[in-house]
Amino acid sequence: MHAPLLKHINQFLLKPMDPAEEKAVTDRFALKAYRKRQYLLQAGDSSSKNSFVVSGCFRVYVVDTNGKEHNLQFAVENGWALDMGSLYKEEPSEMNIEALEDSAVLQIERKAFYELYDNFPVFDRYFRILAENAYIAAQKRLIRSHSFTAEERYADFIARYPHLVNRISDAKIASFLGMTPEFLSKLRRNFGK
Amino acid sequence: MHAPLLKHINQFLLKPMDPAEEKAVTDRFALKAYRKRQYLLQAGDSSSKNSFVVSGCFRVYVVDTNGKEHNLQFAVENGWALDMGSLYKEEPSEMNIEALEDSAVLQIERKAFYELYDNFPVFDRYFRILAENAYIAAQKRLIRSHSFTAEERYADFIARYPHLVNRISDAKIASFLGMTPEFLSKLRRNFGK
DNA sequence: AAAAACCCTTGAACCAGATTAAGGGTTCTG
DNA sequence: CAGAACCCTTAATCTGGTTCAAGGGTTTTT
Repeated sequence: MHAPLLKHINQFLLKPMDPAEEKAVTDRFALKAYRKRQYLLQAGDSSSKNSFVVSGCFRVYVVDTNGKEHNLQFAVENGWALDMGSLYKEEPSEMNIEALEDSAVLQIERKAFYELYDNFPVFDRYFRILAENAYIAAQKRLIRSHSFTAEERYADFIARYPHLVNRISDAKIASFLGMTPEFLSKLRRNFGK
Repeated sequence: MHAPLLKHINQFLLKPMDPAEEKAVTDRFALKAYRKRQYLLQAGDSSSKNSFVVSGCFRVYVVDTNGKEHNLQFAVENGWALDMGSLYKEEPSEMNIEALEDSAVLQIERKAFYELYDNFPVFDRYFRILAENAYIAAQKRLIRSHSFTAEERYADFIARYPHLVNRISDAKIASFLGMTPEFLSKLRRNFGK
């Protein structure tokens, strides 16, 4: 049941986890199901969970002061769905996390999560590498948002995430890319499919 | 000489470093000076250094396919100046890092940097927390760039980095915020100073 | 002390992308 | 199987921000 998570962690480590470390994981992560449209986290609540997606798909989004939604991230199989700021800082979340499909996650509570860090240095290593990769990706996304046109960002999205293009609605992709759905529709008309 | 770095690391740890860990740092980080306008890293070179800024100021920027510069980050006292992607992935850097003032940094080579990780778990912890904070900040910046107007982004910058406003030229701040210097000038005319 | 290099400003013309509004198709759900 | 809830498209209008071009001030270098 925990195989995908163990595998994912080991892929980022030079030396795979030993049995005690793997047990620490399997003891603390529990499988939980979410139905399509169900919320894993709602803005205002304090996020005390970290969730590894086993199957399905979530979107992470914020609502701005004009009531507009902005999709920050899509989390699919073998990705993490969380509001990192809220999980670590123990503040009410500004983000919403909604299941876009029926989904299954392996979930851990903040307290148990801190136990992992305090007893097994290997998790500092794994989550360091993950956070570094996430930061590098976020930097690149910011560069694209400052230097690419809407059309270039859409073409880049298709090239980068071909498996998401037919899985997530265009309106949600438009929001992720920082443009209106109407404008994305116009782009699609001009640039074949 | 290494005091600011040791202090910075300890501030992010629950338990301060022990003498062996502190020695591991002081043995591996060397002080290096940069003159104003000197480059710490140029795009195309492979970045093999990580630099902790002791005094002075750097900008991290990329040049897009139209030849336009985009400032990604300013690194001042007690901050890090590096291209994380290039340092870890050992690929030629896409980023430039230029001293905006005469500056001093504590610098470590990639090889010695990996020795820290391999011998002292505390550095996985410290850089995990750093990377997580950087990622959280990058996410928030992306949200602002999608939901704020240019004027709101400038007001937010002043509130967030008052110490940088009179230290860095407006043209460089405009690039950091994703707008032209002409437009920032227009904003400043309307919104007092 | 002149030359060179920045740096900020102003204004006119322009444009990428937003807004508003409307219509039609498809897929959920009770 | 009917209504509700999405989802995508099209077109007209509008606007925040860019581009281009020019001028003047201040700092740095020689």
